[in-house]
Amino acid sequence: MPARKPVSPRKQPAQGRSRFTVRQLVEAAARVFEEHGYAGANTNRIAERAGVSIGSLYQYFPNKESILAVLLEQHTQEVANAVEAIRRHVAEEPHDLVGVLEHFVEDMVELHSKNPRLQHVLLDEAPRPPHLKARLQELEQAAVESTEILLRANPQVRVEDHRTAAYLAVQSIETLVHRFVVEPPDEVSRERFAAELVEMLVRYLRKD
Amino acid sequence: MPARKPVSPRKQPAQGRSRFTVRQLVEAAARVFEEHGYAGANTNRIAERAGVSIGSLYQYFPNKESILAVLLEQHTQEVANAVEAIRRHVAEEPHDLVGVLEHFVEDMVELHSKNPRLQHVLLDEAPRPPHLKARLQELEQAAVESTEILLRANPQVRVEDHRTAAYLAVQSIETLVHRFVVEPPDEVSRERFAAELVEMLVRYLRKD
Amino acid sequence: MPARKPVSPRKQPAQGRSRFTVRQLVEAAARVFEEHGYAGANTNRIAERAGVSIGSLYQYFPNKESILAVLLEQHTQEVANAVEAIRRHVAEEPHDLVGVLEHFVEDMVELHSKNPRLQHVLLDEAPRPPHLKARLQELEQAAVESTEILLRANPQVRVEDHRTAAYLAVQSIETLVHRFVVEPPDEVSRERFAAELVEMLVRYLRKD
Amino acid sequence: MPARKPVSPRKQPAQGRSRFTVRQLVEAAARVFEEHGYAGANTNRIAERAGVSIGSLYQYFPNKESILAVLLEQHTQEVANAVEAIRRHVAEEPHDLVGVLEHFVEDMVELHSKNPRLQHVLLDEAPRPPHLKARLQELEQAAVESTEILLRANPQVRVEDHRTAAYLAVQSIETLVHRFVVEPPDEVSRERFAAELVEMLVRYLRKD
DNA sequence: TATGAATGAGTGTTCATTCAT
DNA sequence: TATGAATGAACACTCATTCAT
Repeated sequence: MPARKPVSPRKQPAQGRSRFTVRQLVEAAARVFEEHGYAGANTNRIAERAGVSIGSLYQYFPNKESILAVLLEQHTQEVANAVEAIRRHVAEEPHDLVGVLEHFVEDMVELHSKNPRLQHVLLDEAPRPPHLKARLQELEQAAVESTEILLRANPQVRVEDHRTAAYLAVQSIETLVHRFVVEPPDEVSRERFAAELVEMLVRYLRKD
Repeated sequence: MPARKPVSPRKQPAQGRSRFTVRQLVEAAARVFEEHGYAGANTNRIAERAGVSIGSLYQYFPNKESILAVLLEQHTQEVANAVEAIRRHVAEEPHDLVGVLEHFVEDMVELHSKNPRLQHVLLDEAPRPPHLKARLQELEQAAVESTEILLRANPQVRVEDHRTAAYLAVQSIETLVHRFVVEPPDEVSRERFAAELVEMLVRYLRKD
Repeated sequence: MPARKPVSPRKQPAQGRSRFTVRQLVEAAARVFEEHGYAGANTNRIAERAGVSIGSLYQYFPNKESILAVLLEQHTQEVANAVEAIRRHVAEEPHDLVGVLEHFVEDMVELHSKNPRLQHVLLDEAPRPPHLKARLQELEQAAVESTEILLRANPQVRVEDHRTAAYLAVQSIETLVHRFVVEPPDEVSRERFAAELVEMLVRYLRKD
Repeated sequence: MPARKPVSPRKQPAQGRSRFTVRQLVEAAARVFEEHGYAGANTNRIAERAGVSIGSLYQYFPNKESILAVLLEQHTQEVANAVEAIRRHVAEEPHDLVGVLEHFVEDMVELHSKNPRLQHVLLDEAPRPPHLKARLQELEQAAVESTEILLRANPQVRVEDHRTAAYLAVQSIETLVHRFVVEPPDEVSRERFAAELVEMLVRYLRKD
């Protein structure tokens, strides 16, 4: 087995100037991946776009993947925040089935709307570093668990297999929102879409 | 704008021998894309895997993309078949809401189960040639239209905006099945998943 | 129409080191084209000959043609200088028919003597980039015009169609010198040749 | 030293069918070299254009160069005919200076007018096989010698160095005609050109 | 610490040529 | 004898990465 590629940044930029350079690089990488896709992006272009020499790029990132990893980490963090928000919402108002679903859908639409093309590159085109792949699965799992708790706490819920229902709900939200944002249909507005998705889930989960 | 890359195969193999070669190549390409992803796949590897010289590959395919295009075309054709089957089912039994949905989900699970990793590469990782992208969108549109007809024909349907509901149903089937197959959850069997997905859609669409 | 190939160098070498590299490459290219002809020359060979990696070659030249273009440009510049010298000579001493012709022939022999084989490759073997082809034709045209002025200004000139005579004179000088240099005859020295060519033109153009 | 490449056709096509195939191939080669230049021509294209399989091409020609050699040989033969015609003209009418020059110029214009682009490829772009290069030089030499005899036989000739004058005359005819045909000037007709060239040579060679 | 020149393994692609059918 | 499928050396060109300055 070959030596695993490092994916974490090379050194912690302590000083202000370096932090600025790193920010520039990450920002530039986002734009370049967005415009050219994973295959079309290359480190020289990223460095150039950042207004920084290629040498500097390699001061802070050990390789191409690690830059992508940073971007993916940012996305992962946002997902984590959304999942955590849901967890808290469930903990605080365990009976608010509709509210939680609305909240979740809203957060996900919000999240995915920012840079759809970049997210497509990050999540679909590029080979994801294993630890981030695992991390995302954990988050998904956490979302499923929160949803499960939500279902269990609600007497009007009709489904019996809470686990499977939670899985289906979470996946629906994630994949449908992702798809909606990447290939937006002609005649369906964002609000209509969100409302309809919630409606679908509620009718699926709840007794009438 | 640069000259578009050709994506159609180069010449029709006349003799039996060459038809075999082409089959070998396509087969090998599927395996290589599957194992290495889009970025990691290269023509030399494909030719080698096919047990054929690199020259032979280029006798039949003008470039790397065109091999992928053939694979994608095969997939597209299978999708087209499934969509056509649904169209016929709707035409013949317009009141069989549940049956149609079951049929559709079953077909899609069947379809996506064959080579999940390859399909991921084909549909997500690789840049899709525009004409196939368009083709797939047309098929999706056709599926939406069949579903719309189905909804319109059924008095027990509760949703009013048939178009949006049909869109949501089709997207749900497509993306959830795709996801289920690419990242199968630990505790949910294929049958459970299919049944639950149908259940979700039926409860969403139908009056109780 | 396919995207035109770029023929201008890729980037300006900033540091001394890279200016040296570029010089090495151009120098090596001249030698390789000279020795192997256009078809036999290849970029790897050029880079190797320059003692430079192939990557460095492509840092400064977008493709094979562009290296040749640089060499051709150098030649074109020298021709331009010669033509300009003639123009000035004519402007300053419009009556010096013999002097101008001698001057022109001398310059052309000088010019073509440097690297006959390379010039053959540059001017005859290789497909010339359109803008340089046009440039060379302009220069030829300019030479014809200067000669025309010269003829018009001289009462001893016997030819009546100045244009055609000028064309013939310029072409004679150019092609005969080129040929003389590429395939030097056994018994005719450079000086004899030059003198005899001038004699031919003078007798053609002037009354006795 | 590597084994010299054979340049003569592989086997004598004795039967009618083969002779036809060879003619087709040579004809096709002429067209392909003409259209694509030396670098752009390839054997597959030639075979295809001839309506013959690539295998058949190699039945009759050992390699790419040998096809070009046949074409060049045809051209050489035509030049040989012209030179021989001049030799005879000089032998029969040694005093007809102007007539011989007119005759020579006419023949050369005729000769070069047929396929200028092909001749450019044959004579300038492509690496000429040594024996044909030698052959052409011999022919040139023969033309120079005939001209020398012509000059020696004519009392009105003013030049003293017959050899050099003959060389210059022959080269003038050859190169100027070649150039005229490859890059025809806008305002000079073929007849004007021929007449003017003869005029130039006559005035150069003859006393007034 | 920043620069950017330099590297070279790797990849897509062509095309002269062979040889089994 | 004709075919055309197959071959693979050769070549143009890219891009992640290094390192002298």
